[in-house]
Amino acid sequence: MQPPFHRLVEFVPLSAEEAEMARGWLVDSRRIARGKPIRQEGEPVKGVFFLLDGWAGSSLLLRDGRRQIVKVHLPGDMLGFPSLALSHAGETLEALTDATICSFPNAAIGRMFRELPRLAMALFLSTQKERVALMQKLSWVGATSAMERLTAFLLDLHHRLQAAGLAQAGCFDFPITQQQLGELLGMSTVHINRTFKSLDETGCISRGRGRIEVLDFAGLQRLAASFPPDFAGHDAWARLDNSSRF
Amino acid sequence: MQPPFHRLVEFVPLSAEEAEMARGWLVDSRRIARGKPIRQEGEPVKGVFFLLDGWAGSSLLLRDGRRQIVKVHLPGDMLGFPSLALSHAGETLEALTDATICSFPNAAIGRMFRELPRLAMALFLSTQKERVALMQKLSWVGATSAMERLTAFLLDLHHRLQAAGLAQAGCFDFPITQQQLGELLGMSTVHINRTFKSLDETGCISRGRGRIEVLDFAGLQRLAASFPPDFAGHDAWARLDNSSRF
DNA sequence: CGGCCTTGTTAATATATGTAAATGCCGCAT
DNA sequence: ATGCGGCATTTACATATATTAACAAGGCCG
Repeated sequence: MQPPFHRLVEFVPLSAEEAEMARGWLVDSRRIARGKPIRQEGEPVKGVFFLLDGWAGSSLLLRDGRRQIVKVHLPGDMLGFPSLALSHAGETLEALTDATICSFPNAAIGRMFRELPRLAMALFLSTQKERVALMQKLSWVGATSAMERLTAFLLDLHHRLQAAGLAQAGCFDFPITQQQLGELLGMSTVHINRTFKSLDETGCISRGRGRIEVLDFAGLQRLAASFPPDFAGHDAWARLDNSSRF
Repeated sequence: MQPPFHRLVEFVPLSAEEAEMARGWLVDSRRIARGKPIRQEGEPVKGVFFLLDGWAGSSLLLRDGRRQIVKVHLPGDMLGFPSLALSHAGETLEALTDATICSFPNAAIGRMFRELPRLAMALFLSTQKERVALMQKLSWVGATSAMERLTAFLLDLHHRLQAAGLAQAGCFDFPITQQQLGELLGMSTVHINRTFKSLDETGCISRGRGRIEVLDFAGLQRLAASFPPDFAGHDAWARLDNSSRF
């Protein structure tokens, strides 16, 4: 099976040596059961993770016991990078479905920066893109209605699943509970339910046990009024590599 | 005057060569008047910026014309990194006060990755730390009350101003309007005003034209129930550099 | 088969926050 | 001094969303 490297090669194609090294990282994969933690907030940071299969979530604990899911990770995503700058993890990584991950120790990252600058830079750009995604999400959550948030999330999800080859004809698995969806979008489960139901009634989507089908794409996009434009930067590498003038 | 490099040397001390190069970047600084854009959303990405003096903001436009301020930048911050992965800027950079910045073209970043891996890594870690900050902010906005958001913002701001040497004895400049504060915290100006007033009445802080003084630190922290722990990782560099085992 | 647990659904009520509009304050330019 | 514009402050009112509770549907396990 082809490892899901689409997030890595998005910015720069891997050389033979780089591909070799990347494949080497995948040797010891680990299986995590749905709902189990991969790394808890506050634990020492020993490295990062690569999600080979399944869905995972990054979440933060609030003092009152609730938590906020900050990001849903799909196969091919790198997990835990933000905490690399901290002594103890600032986020909890958790398997949202049964998942398989492999680990990537601190030292390997240092080595990559020293020996494979092209790869380091691809990774760097990939994490910057994550930062953009985070900024966009912050802008929904802060300033839009429940319906917009939900539809924007579904559109984004579909987009990313498609990039990972996990959605066909607007149809994809949707294995998370409404409770988790509430923690992700910052609203109560009851209101998630109301909103989901009324979205269903618009006819734009249809839900079946653990799956979602998008029926009316344009309609969805109209509902997600604040869905951000996509300035995908597949040329980013070239811009940084060449000596373009400022 | 000493350039504000505290955000750069936080993770790794600069070698002579690196310090030399860093100083070279600062040659042509530009002055931006309060309220003026540094770079607008949608413009081509020619590089990043270094904020030498003043406050700046990163914001996203929503389709309905409102905007969400995603981050307030203080002297020493690097601006525009997230958009590096995009062809066109995904964020608007704007001077919140009169500010002075200098530019840092794409090519210089590429060169840095190839020639100064230590510096590249320090920068990388710094942007990961920003990502943590973004995640934390997302968790406030999504799941906490107006009072918590406001106090958490003030605490974080004070913390960062202190790191930049811009706050003494809990006293610091506060040059942004309540309108901007609302766009930052995702609430209406009226509610900002209400909340600010009632925070004032608790006696934890006192406001005077354009300045804020924190009177009761512990009280503030109690109000900001969700203020996250600080897992500052000044040892991050060492962890990545040495061959620590996973 | 029957119970238990998770998940989804719906209703009734409470409340935090938004919206609209008016007022006052202060600095600044004429 | 006068008026004007940006900003802070209030008031009154509207509403989206939270909270609590109860119940239904399905999966798992004895």
